[in-house]
Amino acid sequence: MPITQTLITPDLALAFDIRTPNNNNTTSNSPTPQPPNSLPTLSQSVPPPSSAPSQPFSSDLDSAELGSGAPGDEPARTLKRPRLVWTPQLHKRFVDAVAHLGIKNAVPKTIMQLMSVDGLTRENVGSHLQKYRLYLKRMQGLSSGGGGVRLRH
DNA sequence: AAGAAAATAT
DNA sequence: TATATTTTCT
Repeated sequence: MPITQTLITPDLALAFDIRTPNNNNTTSNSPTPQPPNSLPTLSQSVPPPSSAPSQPFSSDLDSAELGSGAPGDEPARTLKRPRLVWTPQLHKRFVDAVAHLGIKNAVPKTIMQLMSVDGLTRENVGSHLQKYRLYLKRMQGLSSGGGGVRLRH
């Protein structure tokens, strides 16, 4: 009684179906330097005082705890966030996005858009992409074991 | 805008 | 210390 899952895993489907109200600015975008003060996207910075926030994530265990000092609002645009914590889930989304895009479009910009993760910026994806590529390259040469002796330690 | 490398924080 | 993430430079 399984549903039709041809080439996408449930997790992937969820990851791609979940939350996508992102204003995509593909090509140039300039006539909007300083937008008013609205709340375009809500980031993951909700101090859990005593309420049930709407966390659209309900699959594996993973809590993205971000930020401790609440700046006041949700500056999801042009604001220095503390540090992006690439949680396993985020990484999965990243990998899935890359896999679905293909090396052809596996560029930070496209990946970022495919992920549809608010608060994520091109730099974040690009930086991680570098690490991801390095990781792949590492395992490409030798998948298991290793040279045998570690000349370090 | 993408990639790589260096710098820094954890 | 090693690793992860950011920032800078190309």
